[in-house]
Amino acid sequence: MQPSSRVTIRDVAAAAGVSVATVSKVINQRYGVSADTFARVQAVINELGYEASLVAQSLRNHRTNVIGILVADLEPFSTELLKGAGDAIRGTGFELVVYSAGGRTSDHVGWERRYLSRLSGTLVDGAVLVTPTVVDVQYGAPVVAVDPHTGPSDLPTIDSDNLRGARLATEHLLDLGHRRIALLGGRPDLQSAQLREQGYREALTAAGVPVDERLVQVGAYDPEVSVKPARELLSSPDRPTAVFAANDLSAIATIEVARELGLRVPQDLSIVGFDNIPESVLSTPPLTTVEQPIRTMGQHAIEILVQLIRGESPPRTHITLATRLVVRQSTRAL
Amino acid sequence: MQPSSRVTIRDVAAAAGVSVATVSKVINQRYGVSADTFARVQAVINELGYEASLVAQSLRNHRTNVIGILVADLEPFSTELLKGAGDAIRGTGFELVVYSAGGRTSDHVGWERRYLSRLSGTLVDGAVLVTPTVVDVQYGAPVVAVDPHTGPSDLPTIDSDNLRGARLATEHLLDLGHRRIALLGGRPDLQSAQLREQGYREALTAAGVPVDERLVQVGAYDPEVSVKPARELLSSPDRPTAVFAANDLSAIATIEVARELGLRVPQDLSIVGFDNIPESVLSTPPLTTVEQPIRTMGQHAIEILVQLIRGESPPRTHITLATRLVVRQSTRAL
DNA sequence: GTGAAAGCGCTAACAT
DNA sequence: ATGTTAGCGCTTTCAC
Repeated sequence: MQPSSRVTIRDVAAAAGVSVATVSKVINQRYGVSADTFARVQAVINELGYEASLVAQSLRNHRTNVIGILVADLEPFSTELLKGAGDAIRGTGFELVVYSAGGRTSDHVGWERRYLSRLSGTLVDGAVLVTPTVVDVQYGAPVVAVDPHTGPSDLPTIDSDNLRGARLATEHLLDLGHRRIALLGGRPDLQSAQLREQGYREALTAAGVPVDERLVQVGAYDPEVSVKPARELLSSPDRPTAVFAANDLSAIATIEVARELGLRVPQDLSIVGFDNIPESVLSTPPLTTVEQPIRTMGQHAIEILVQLIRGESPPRTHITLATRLVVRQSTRAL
Repeated sequence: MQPSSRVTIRDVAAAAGVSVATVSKVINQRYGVSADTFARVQAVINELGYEASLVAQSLRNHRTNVIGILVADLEPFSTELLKGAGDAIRGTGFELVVYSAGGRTSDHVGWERRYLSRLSGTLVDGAVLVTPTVVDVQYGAPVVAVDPHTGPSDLPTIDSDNLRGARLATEHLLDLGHRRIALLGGRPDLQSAQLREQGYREALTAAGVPVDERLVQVGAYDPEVSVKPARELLSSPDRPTAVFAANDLSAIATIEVARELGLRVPQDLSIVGFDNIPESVLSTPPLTTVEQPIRTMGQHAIEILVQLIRGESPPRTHITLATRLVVRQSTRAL
């Protein structure tokens, strides 16, 4: 930062022999500049490689044309969502910035709040919160939540039909003759995890299978967290014959644990995941899972957010996308 | 943005009955504030949920404690690198922001330049450029490149031993008895791609195997781009018995193309990738590949950048990390 | 110990 | 058509 500090609008103005206001007009294509001056200023801009400071512009304008996405961590789910968001942003005139909390779950809530507050109204025109832990966001800028926290919230929200998805997964295992079906649950603070558990319970109950609470464990959507409960589940004397894992990452972790314990999937153990992340096709065996249209969720989130920012009222502010079962090779009849 | 705009420092000052200067001192823990006032202001800050605007602070301070990472797209390589960067940033006092060009390769160069210029000196204290297309960056803020563009550049750089890695991969195939070995090359503008091609050629030549130029194709590190050349390669009458793909993503794409054409991997075709991204373990069959310590690369990039920002001189500004062959099941003796 | 005022880079009224 | 001026939210001398 010592040498040749940024080129500012003043440098350009001085070099072109005009006032800063004129340079500003040129940059923003405003009327009131002669073709002559315009060309001269433009030339200087190119020569000096000047670019307006995003920060200064933001401060002045209160409009940045930047949308922020806050994710807890960069894993397959959020990355996939990011791709969808990237797709949707193209052509809108907005740009995308990602803030990652980097998986430090400790000061999660604080991080989200803080960032939202520091950014909104200045650096970003609006934000998408992915698996947020906050529900009561009340800032100037519009916010859309994806796969939100439990509890009442009037944030615009995108999620998928978790309840039905979980039922489909459990019913699939029941149809295959399984009765001892374990649940490796998700992050308990998220609505999606609760609904997936609820769907699991409902499907079992509907089939007249009592829920064995020892078979209900928490994997927190995290492969590392999942290893321990998976190992306990699978090394128990009356181990389950099937596992419904609340997301693909923990399902894949469970496959690995099974292999390590000498259990073959699907011969000795059936496993169903949730999400249908790209990795699920590539696992060995390829994973039976519940598809969530993750990219589409990211797209919708951006679309709604953009409408909100533009002051339009989106037709719907709570979108629940359909889930469906994708049968691959990690499940088999008992 | 209509209701209850941001809480500003002025609101806090008014509510606490002090001047903005005093509030600023409280926020920044400066001396010259009585314990009394400090407590009162702090209370108001909490009550109002005030957070200083990052933008305004940046504009004023020229120090943001934010590091930017610019990636061309969010795919496994960059995502993995991001994780390493996230690891390294913890405890440094810096925060991480990711800017993604979103895969639009058209205005790549422009995008990088523009962003770098708009951000540096204001929004970020420094930046990491991942697979950048620019070489001659000359802004105020320090910049570190990962897997850089070809051509001379005095940017601090992190890469891995691409030449040796490619030789290892090719020699592995030669050792297995393969002679018709194709190369599915990377992004020709990147040094890494050129070195991987060079390693491939050198290994063949050293083994006395002439290079068949029809077997040298471009996959651009991109699975979608790779499909066409892979299909051509594999459906040719004198098709290769092995393919060295310049990254795992195109190697996996090649596996899929092979399957589609009825070729079994590794029985009918051996495939080696490069990178060792997490997905490579999960592919069917698991991929033989050259490991690049991607996360470590991200870590080093951040470490060097942080030193640069702090005005220290890093002991080394060009780090090349070792690569090694990881043999899995996508290769077999001819 | 506290506040007034200047200024970071930029834009938008409002002169001229 | 161009320049002057005020001010976005904040920090930092420098008076008081």
